[in-house]
Parts: sequence; C-alpha cells; structure tokens
Amino acid sequence: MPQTPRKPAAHKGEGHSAVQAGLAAAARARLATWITERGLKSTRQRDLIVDTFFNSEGHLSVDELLVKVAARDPNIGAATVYRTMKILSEADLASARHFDDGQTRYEPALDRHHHDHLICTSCHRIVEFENERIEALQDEVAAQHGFEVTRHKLELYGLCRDCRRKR
Amino acid sequence: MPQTPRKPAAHKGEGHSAVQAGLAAAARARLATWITERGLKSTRQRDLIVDTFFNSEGHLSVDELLVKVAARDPNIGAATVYRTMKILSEADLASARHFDDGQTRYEPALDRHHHDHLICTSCHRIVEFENERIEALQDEVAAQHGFEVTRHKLELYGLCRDCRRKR
DNA sequence: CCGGCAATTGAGAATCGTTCTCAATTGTCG
DNA sequence: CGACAATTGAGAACGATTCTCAATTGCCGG
Repeated sequence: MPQTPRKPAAHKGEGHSAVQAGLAAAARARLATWITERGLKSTRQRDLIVDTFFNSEGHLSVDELLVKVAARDPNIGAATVYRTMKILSEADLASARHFDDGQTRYEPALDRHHHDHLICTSCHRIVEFENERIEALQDEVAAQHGFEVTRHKLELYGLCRDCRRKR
Repeated sequence: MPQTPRKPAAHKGEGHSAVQAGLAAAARARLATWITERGLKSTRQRDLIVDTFFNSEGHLSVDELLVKVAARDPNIGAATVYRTMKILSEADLASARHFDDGQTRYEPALDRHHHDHLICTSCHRIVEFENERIEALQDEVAAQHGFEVTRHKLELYGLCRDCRRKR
C-alpha cells in the first residue's frame, strides 16, 4: 500500500529544484557537524531519510515520509524515521507542527524564515505566509504580560479561493 | 491513582464565582436545547460532567476532568467524559485546544470572546489575551492569499516574568 | 402510568501515533 | 584491525482516544 498517502490533501508534490538539492546537501552537511559534535554516528539510513525529507515539499507526517523512504530502502523501520526526525528537530533542521489532525508533521527549517500557515478547511491546502507586523504586535502583547516570546504558532483556518467559488 | 494530575502546571484552581455559576447554568440550558433539537437524551452523567466542567477554570484535559467528575460520581467512565466533551465541542460550548503536550485540552467557550494564549515554557502557566489589531492583520493577510478565515489559533511560547527572574 | 425503543452508559477491547526494549549490526577512533 | 558505544529493526509497550456490546435508562405515544 505504499502509493496512497493517508490524507490526499495538497501538501504539494515532489519537486527537485536546484534550490532544494542545495538544501538537502546543506542539511546533510549541517547534520553531520551537529552529529559529530556530540559523538553520534552518521549512518546510511539517517542520510537516506534526511535526503528524502529535504527533497520533498510540504508538511510531511512521519508515515508519509516512511512511505517515501521505504520506496528507496524497504528495510528502514518506522522507529528509525521517528528517531531521525527527532534529531532533525533538535538540530533545528526541521520543525514539528501539530495541526488539528492528530499527527505530527515536519517541515524543513533550514535557513528559512519563521512563517505561519493558512489552512483550507475544505481541501486541506496549506499556504505559508509571514508578516512582520503581526510578529511585532505579538512581542508587544507578550511584553504587556511580562512574557518574552521565544517561538509562536499561528494558524488561520478557513476557505481558500477555489473552495469558496465551489459554493 | 485518581489524585495526581499528570502535569502539575498552573491551569489555575477551582473557582466558583457567581459568574461561573451562571455560566454553568446557561451552559446546561443551552446544551439541553441543543440535545433535544437533535433527538438526543439528557442524562444524569452528562449534566454532572457539564456542570463540573463549567465550574472549573483553565484548560482541562479529559483525564483532569475525569478526576473531578469521579470525585462526584466514581461510576462515570472515561468514555462518557470523552463523548460528552465531544458533544460540548460540537455544540460550541467548549473548544478543544492542542498545545504541545500531546493531549487535548478543553475550555469553556460560552459567550466568550475569541482569545489566544501565552504559554510559559518553564512553568507551563497559560495566560489568555486578545488583540483586535492582530486579528485585523490576520484577516488582511488571509485576504491577500484569497482566504476567508473562519477561525484561528495563535500561541506564543516563551518565559513568563517569574521564570525569567529565576535565571 | 406503562411500554417500547432508541439513545446512552461503562468496561474493556481496539486503534492510532509514538516511544521503548533488546539483540544484532555498524560507524568511529585509537 | 579491533573494541565499544551508537544505531538499527521488529515487535512490544504506551498514552490518548475511539469503538464495541450488553445492560441500562430517558422519552414519547398511548
């Protein structure tokens, strides 16, 4: 059953642009450093997973990623994918998102600006955006309550243009 | 093992102000309407759970709520609490939140303004706030991408004043 | 007030995503 | 080339949530 992603959704397609190839390489390099820094080992499976991850687009859940990885090497276990994604998170190379569908989704975080999400509740399309005026206001509000913000999460749920037309 | 909430956190205490007593009553009334409207039945257990929920403050997880409910009637099962909270959600009397700790937390949504959250990553205190300038900007950004926003979720994670002092 | 019947309940089994365990394997560093 | 710790894969274990099913219980019509 490898072919069928659980949520058809939109999460874009594959994509192998030059930019991405560069990202994947940069990511592997940075991961290598991060890994040896703390006496860990770099392995074939980890490289494969990282490579697959950075050559995909969108917001992948672990089992979506597992499917892609398994296509390249069917022996890689789910546990390894989980473990690798956790490492990528800790190394700030991927960031975990918890949308409202219960599973953790990861997205590449390499040299990317922080950004937020617009999510279509009908077709599940996810659009990214950033807006520094909103961020500024967030810091302001936080300061009013004595908080110092280190990260945030903003998700806007609604209908995208296409889905609105269809009604 | 009923006594020990999993996350000590801050989620405030009990609280039985007049306002809340009113809320609980109003909630039960509205739930009754909603329930009969669709041919469902109102039951002792449901009333108890709803009452307990609206007489608590903060953001309750199901098992925190179950503990409180069990104190009043030890025979009520977890499944019933889950089912009841789902009904409350559907009736727009409670709203579900997914913070980063893996479990669903509910908070009363009766006649409350929409609001967002500031979450201390050290002591887990949760502070609510609302800011219409941010909301306005959100709509603006969404419109730029052709979206019409129906709901949103904004969470700011960071250190609260107290926890910053302690460093 | 009484049935009848569908909605509800409680308990435990089942499920889902995720983490853990453990024996076998494999990088790394001397 | 080893030694030795890190890693892996498979399956068990886990925590949160949902489902199943027999027993119970509101509620509506008579």
